[in-house]
Amino acid sequence: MVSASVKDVAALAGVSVGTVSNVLNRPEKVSADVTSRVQAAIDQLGFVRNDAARQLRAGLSHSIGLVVLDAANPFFTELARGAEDKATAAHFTVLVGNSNEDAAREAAYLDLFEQQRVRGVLLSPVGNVIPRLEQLRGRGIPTVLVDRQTDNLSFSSVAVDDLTGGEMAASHLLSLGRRRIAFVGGPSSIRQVADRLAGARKAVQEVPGATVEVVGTDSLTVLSGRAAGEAIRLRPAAMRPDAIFAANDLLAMGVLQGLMLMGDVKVPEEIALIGYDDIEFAAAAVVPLSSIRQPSALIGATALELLLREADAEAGFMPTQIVFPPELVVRASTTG
Amino acid sequence: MVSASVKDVAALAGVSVGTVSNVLNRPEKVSADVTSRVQAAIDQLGFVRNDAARQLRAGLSHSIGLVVLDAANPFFTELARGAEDKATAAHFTVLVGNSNEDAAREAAYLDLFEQQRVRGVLLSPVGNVIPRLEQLRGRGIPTVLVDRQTDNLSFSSVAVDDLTGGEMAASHLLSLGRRRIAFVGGPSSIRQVADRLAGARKAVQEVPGATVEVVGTDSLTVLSGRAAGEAIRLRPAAMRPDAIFAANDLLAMGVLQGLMLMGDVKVPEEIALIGYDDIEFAAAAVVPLSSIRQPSALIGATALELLLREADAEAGFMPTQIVFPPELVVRASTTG
DNA sequence: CAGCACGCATGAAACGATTCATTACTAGAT
DNA sequence: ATCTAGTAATGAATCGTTTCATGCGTGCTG
Repeated sequence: MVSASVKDVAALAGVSVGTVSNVLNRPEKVSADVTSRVQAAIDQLGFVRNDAARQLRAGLSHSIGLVVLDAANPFFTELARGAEDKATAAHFTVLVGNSNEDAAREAAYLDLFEQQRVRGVLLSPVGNVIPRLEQLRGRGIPTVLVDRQTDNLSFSSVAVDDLTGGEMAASHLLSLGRRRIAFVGGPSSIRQVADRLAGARKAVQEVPGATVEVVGTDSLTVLSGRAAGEAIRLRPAAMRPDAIFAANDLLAMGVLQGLMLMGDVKVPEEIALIGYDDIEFAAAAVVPLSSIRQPSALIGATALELLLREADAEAGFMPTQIVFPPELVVRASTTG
Repeated sequence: MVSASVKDVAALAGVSVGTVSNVLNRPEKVSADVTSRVQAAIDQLGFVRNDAARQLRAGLSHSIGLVVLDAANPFFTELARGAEDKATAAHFTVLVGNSNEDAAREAAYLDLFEQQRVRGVLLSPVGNVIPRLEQLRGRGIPTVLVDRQTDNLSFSSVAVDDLTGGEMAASHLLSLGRRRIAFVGGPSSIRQVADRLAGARKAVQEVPGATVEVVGTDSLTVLSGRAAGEAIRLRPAAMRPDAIFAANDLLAMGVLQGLMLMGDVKVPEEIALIGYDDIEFAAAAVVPLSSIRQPSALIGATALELLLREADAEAGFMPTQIVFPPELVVRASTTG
């Protein structure tokens, strides 16, 4: 026998199993001497509650699942921290899954979470999962989308207005007199990428002579950014953009490395660069990075709150969309 | 009824529950037409296995717990990724807990993991948890220590030789002619911090006239680093060290920001700076950061492998200590 | 003193999947 | 016709906890 059960504790303390359970869950219902006898037995046997059994009985768990696009991205670690803090306060546990921008891994995590009977799911989606989420909801597992504005208003979501954010970034570049803007980012199936680009396009359309070129990437990582940056550096100078808007800060930092590798291209003199997220490292970059700040921890915390409220609601919960405003942070990479 | 059970499936398919279970777990034992009837019932009811029930019956889970010092530190995200990849391949799930360098949170996660009956624990310890780990082991839950060399040889561990790493960092600074070295790091209760400092001291002792000053920090974060950097910047120039060894890269990046805030202090001319971990952002810092590289993902993967082997061993498993060598990476922050 | 309420403790039932000893049936051998 | 071997399906027992209807005893009220 690896570990002791309530039955063992009950036997040793000379009481019934129901009483042991009462000591554990409703101490006020149990007399003092029985409580102490049971406690002694628990200590002596090293009894530890079996969560699986509790959960089976209870029917639902005290976990909520969180699927992020990239666990290495400080934006998401911050978001997760915000969610975890709120969860801990409510006696919940957060299970974090990393989809790595891969729809198959995302699906696998949703399956896992469903088998675990999580109380709800926080999701930063890749691709179109709405049908699956509707299915989950039908089975009693609500979802709150994070960092994404839904067009489907039947789901709650907490996001930053990426359209406006993209617009702010591009407007900033345009206000500096830059006209040939390159948008570095991808894959475009990721909503945040598409929205930020759309915002940029909107800003550019209002300025005659301004253009946007899209430089696609496979993922939103430093490595992808570096590749894109190098590609741009290797162009004849006349073919280079005079400003780059990267879909997030990881990409931007990679772009920075790619551009400056040989000291060829000067940022911001030749090319102004702005990122997105304002991660902690952005301020510490070779050339401190201008960026669009998102309240990451707050997004996580708010989403978790919404989720718990939705999970507790008996029925007919009103889905809520919360959108935080983005904020422009100007640093040396756009104003040398 | 929120979700269907095997019983419902069995009833609909007109077979016994045992048969449904067989379809799920030993398809080869079941005739083709029964299998298809059961499958149809599963699909129709949207049946999803209840993990809690399986686990209760099985006695042990398919999860392993991982507790890291700081989930926002890229070193640990990398380590976690390494562990997760290996775990996924072995059909295990990794539950990640963030102790935040806080012994109480660490203890809480260990309690949680024990209640979940995890198969084993990967731990980057804060403070002295050995007694607790021995208790866990007594209850069938093995632990592998990561990023830490144990003095207690009864536990397996995977680590980088921090003593040597510290020595390498300091030797590098000394070889550049620097003599007044400041070690920025803390709390010293964290083994990695203590070891890296001890290594630095060792190197310094061999060079006449060289000294080490310790500048303590509360945590190993960018913020703490910035505070330490500012404190040093605000000293009269003569009182400043001519080199700084930061206990990790986050601190080093903070120190860099703190020193350069007013453009006062030049790195590396006035103060050479080296960090530890070689996180992805180190190369992209204002002044690209020299550092001591650790194979983070490999550490995580190796630790997980060791853990699974230990968990499967019936008894009398030989604890193994694996130590990877650190590697010096020289960049502009020490050789302008 | 009957009747009642109250405080504590009891123990069987339930949660859902898995296992395994048992049964049912078929086909082939004698 | 009888026996054996083998395949397929069965269903009760099990894991550990919680819940809840029930029982027991004590003391209070009318």
